[in-house]
Amino acid sequence: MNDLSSPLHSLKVTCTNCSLRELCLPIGLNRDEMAQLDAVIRQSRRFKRGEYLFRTGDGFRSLYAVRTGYFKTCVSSRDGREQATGFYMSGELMGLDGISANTHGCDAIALEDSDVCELPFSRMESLGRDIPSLQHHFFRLMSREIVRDQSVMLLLGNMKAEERLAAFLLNLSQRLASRGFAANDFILRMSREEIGSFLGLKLETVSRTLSKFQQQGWIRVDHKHIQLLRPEELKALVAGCSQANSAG
Amino acid sequence: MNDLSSPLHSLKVTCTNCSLRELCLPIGLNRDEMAQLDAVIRQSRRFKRGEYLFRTGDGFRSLYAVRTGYFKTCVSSRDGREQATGFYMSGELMGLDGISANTHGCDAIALEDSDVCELPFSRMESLGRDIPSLQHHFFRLMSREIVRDQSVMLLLGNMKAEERLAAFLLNLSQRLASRGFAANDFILRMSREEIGSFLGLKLETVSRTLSKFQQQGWIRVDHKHIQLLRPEELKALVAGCSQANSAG
DNA sequence: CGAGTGCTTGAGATCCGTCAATATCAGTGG
DNA sequence: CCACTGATATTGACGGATCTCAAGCACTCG
Repeated sequence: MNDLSSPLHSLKVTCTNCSLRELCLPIGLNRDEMAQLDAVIRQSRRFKRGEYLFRTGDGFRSLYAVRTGYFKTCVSSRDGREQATGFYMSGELMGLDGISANTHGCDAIALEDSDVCELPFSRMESLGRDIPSLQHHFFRLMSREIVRDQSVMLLLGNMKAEERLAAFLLNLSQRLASRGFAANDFILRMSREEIGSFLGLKLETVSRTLSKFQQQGWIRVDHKHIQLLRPEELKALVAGCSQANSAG
Repeated sequence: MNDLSSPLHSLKVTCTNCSLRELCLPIGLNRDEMAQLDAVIRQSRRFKRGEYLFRTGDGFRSLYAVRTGYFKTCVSSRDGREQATGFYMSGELMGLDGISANTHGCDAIALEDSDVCELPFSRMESLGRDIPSLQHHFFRLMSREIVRDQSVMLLLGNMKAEERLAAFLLNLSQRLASRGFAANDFILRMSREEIGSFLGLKLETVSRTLSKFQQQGWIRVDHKHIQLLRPEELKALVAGCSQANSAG
């Protein structure tokens, strides 16, 4: 632990000192266990906006936790149709779909300049055997992804355009709030087209629906800058629908 | 192992002698490991058609593997809308969504008289620590569920009614075939309404689309009895769309 | 045999997608 | 700094896929 000799000491980001400790993998680990985790995790890799973290078909080696920035994941059909399957912000884990076939099942793309921690999966697996609470947390994270996916299915299968968009905005709001950002005033990191791809709508419908919300005085839209003026109205729209999470 | 003394001996179904060995949890375990697994798994519980295996909000204790019969899982919103999230047949695992919050996140309902093996999760978790290949297989199963969910999102977000139904029929066909049943001649276990709930369509649309397929000579529909006459035409419909699995 | 449930089919309504025109923004290079 | 270009967003008009409502049919089960 006392690697003060290294000049890089103060630059090295570890789970132990990461501000995402409470949102990310190390929940519930003690000092010693966290040190073991630190030893396994590869330090941040930077990605520029638009760069691929991994692509469908790439060999699966690692999971990736967002440290800063934003990513999207999407699956696409051969004829070019794309379905965004999630948006990921700090502390959220990507790549869980790759375990099953040892191959990534979707693309992961940086929505802005971002960096991630790489978690080599086989080492995480064996570490899980030594640290039961880590293993359990891992299962919980995978299960949470499944729960999230179920609520996206409810959204795509049952909800109308307005309900989908309201659910989407509220979900972003809640996740930003839990990271200490303003809940009702934020910048969208994705285009209208990407929102539409996630919500099963065309970009024109997304745009129109945002305008409609604005006309009703529920939100303020200034390009990617969104303010929720009457979040309770949005909540009323999705009331009854178990809210759909974008990620985490 | 030699409990021949027990009169129940010949009735007791274990993983070791289960015909689903190759589809279910024990893939890749040796004799000894399988015996340990057998010791943890609770024997079949029977469910009548329409009975709940678990409900949203029930405390999470166990996962359940279908032994015989069929189940569906569904999430529902407070205002009554229901989204079927999957159909499960023999060897497939239900309840993975419950791990994250220690509470089941959906309902699981028998589509006909069925029985399941109960896998107490905390014992599975510790067994996984002793048997790395079991732990790994568990991760793979959870990941497979995530991959499946992603393809359902693609289906719900991007595909038209005909494509959805074609993908659904082909998926059923393939899963039945891998269980040794006829691929092109089978009985639907679910109602039109349940199919619609899964595919994000109304039952009338499901019915109309089946009729259309029949008129084109691609399938034969006799109530719940379905024959695929020209599966290649159905495949052409979903060509380009990575096929969406119902479960497994 | 009768009631009830599930299924099929039709007609009209609605929501959203498509196409198109215009506006605005971000990045580049003069 | 400004003009230019391509990407992104807004808005309108129209059309089409699916939903809604409704009627009738066909099984199932007591």
